[in-house]
Amino acid sequence: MSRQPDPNRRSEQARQAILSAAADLCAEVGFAATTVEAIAARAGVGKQTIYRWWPSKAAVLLEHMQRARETSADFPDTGDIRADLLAQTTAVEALFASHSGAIWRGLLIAAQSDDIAADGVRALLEKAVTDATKRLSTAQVNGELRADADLDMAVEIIYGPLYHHWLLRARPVPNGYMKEILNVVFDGLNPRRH
Amino acid sequence: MSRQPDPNRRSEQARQAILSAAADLCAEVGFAATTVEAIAARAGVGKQTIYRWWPSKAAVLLEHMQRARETSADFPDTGDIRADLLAQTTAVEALFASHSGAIWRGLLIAAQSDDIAADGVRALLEKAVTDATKRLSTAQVNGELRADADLDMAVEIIYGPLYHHWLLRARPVPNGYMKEILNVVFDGLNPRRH
Amino acid sequence: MSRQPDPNRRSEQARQAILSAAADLCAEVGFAATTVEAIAARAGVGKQTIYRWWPSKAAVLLEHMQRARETSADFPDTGDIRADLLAQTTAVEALFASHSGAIWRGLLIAAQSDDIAADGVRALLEKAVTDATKRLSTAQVNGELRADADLDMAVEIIYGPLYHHWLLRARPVPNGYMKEILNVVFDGLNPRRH
Amino acid sequence: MSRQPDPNRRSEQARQAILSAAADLCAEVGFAATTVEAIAARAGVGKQTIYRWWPSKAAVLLEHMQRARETSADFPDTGDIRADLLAQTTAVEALFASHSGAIWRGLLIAAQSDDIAADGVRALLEKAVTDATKRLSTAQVNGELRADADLDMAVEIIYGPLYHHWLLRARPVPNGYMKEILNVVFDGLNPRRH
DNA sequence: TGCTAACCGAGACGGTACGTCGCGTCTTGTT
DNA sequence: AACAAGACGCGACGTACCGTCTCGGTTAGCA
Repeated sequence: MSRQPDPNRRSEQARQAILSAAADLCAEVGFAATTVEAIAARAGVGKQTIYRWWPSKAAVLLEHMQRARETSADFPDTGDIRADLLAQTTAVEALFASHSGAIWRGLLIAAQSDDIAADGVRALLEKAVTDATKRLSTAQVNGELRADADLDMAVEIIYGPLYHHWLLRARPVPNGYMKEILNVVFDGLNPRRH
Repeated sequence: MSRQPDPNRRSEQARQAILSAAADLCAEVGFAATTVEAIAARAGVGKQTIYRWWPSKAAVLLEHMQRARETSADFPDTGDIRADLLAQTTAVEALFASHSGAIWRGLLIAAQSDDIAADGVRALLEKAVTDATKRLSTAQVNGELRADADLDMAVEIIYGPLYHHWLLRARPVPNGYMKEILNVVFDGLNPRRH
Repeated sequence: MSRQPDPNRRSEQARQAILSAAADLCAEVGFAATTVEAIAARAGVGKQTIYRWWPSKAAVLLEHMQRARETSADFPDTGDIRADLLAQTTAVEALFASHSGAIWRGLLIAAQSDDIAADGVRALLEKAVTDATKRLSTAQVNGELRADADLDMAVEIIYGPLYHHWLLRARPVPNGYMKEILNVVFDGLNPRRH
Repeated sequence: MSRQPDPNRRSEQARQAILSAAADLCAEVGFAATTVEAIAARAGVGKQTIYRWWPSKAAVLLEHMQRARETSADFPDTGDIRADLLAQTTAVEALFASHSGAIWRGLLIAAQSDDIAADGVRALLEKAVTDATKRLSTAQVNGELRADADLDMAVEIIYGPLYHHWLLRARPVPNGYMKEILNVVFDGLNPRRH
């Protein structure tokens, strides 16, 4: 039976140093080379201090990601769903291109083999999906979307291409990418009727 | 100066044993636990025989994937683009659910930190994108698609959601998923005009 | 720049287990089969723990030998040089026949290709030579030896035959061997004058 | 059941190349680094050609040593045993300092763990001992040696110091070393009576 | 003179051990 | 008691040689 550490005695300094070191390393040398040993060395911290508070390196990066997420704004609601989606996805694009992008990429990888990472990633992802779904729901009520649209699926149609491009094809997202995607998503690929 | 071995003297038996062992292990214990050591043991082969012909375990699995790909049929062309896309994406769904799905998942992960894997994955992915783009191009010429549609982007709109669902949200793809996605992709999310 | 570990944090338990395992293995399966891997397995220790403190298996066995040497008594000095030499060489005979003999044999081998082993073996050998030389020097002063005898050479005449017999000819040392050798060494091979 | 190769079809060229390569390597990089692969590469020969005719690298070097031995002169017999021993041991000193010395050193090592090498070394060693014993026997009959001297032991007293110095203490044998040794061996360490 | 069996070079093969890296745990003072 | 430091048992890494095996290509002897 493992001992639970006392959060009150926790060193905030060490916590910050670890989170920063992990994030910096992930951005500089990539997720695979961001080992617990390297984080500890860079943070000037004992390995035990990491393992005491986080179950794995993915958990550290996850906390970093969650904090970044918390500070980010809510899903915008100007009344214009396409404008709001464009604003939101543009923010996501910016995140992908930033240091946090490297971390998020690492977490998505870790989630494939690490259950804890998978849970955290799922939570973040579901939160994002839920936020988007809510906004889409409002739009649907307002008649901006087809009434029979499956909104969870709609979210995947909107964000799927972006992930496909950035994560799988490993390409920088070009300017106007999401604008174009949203055009298709809303207007469809069918030839316009006139 | 490193020597590369003579492919003529290569043992086809060992090759097959290695590819099979790697694929089986990946399906049974996952990509992370599919170590070169385990592959060698399972294939009844020396580790050196693996390293002689492949630079990493990802390269082994990549070859397995490439072979699977080669044997798969071309993109269908019945003249009905939506039916063809549905057939093709259904085949992809089946692949994702099969043993090859576990391997492909592992390769997509490996590609994030292993340049060789990244090159191989890119090649497979670009091949798939090109095939789809060609079929879409025919459809576009035939007036089945908007003339101004960016086809590379269209491919991402079609496959992106599937990957988002299967890989990132780690959910089994439900029946009719791609049918629904294709409905949106072609008809758009906008309310229908009567 | 390589880091050397902190001896204060060293596990005495692991140290003893390694030294014992190495000695036992050397006695049981011989020096060649006494691999670092086998020592680690037998000692219930990680290979790294061996490599952390010793540069090679020879160094481990060397330490074992040095410890055995430290606990052994000094060169005897009863005033009778021939009796003292007989006592000392008899002790060496016993060592050769014991487990330590197998280890010492292995070290003499290793010293031929491993510089670290060579240094250690040299040190042990020179210590033994020096001890013997000192005792012989006393005897020389007391008139028990020719005044012009080269004592370092005398030591080799005394111990050389023993090593020749045991190590090179690989024969068990028969009873009374050294007594006979000492007879010749002191009285010479020349016919006795009456 | 293993096939015996036909000695008539043996390539003398390969034989010589292997023997030379092995000897050169042993002299240049030492016995430990003289691997079968290195010998084969240097001799421009397949590994199988070595294994077909010799059971191990030690056997190759043994053959080299045996050939060197055959060409060497017999034990000299001028009627003066001390002069003859000095001549013979001087020749041995020269051998130790030559390339053959490195090989012989390697064989003495190999003999400790390789039964085939041990047999070969034993044979060479016993041959040398027998030769020396015979010469000593003649001297004993002639009254040059004490009648009760054990001649096998006498051989070890003569050669033991030389091996101790060269092999174990790994020191070059200084000029006049054996002359001095022989003085002690014949005259003894006892103070001279006057 | 053409056949065929054996040796040849080359080097791939199944293995064993190497020495290193990072894991996650445990231990030792310090603060 | 949490901390930094880092030693520990462990498992996999990628490499070096081992001794065996399989390939063509020469190279004898026998037909």
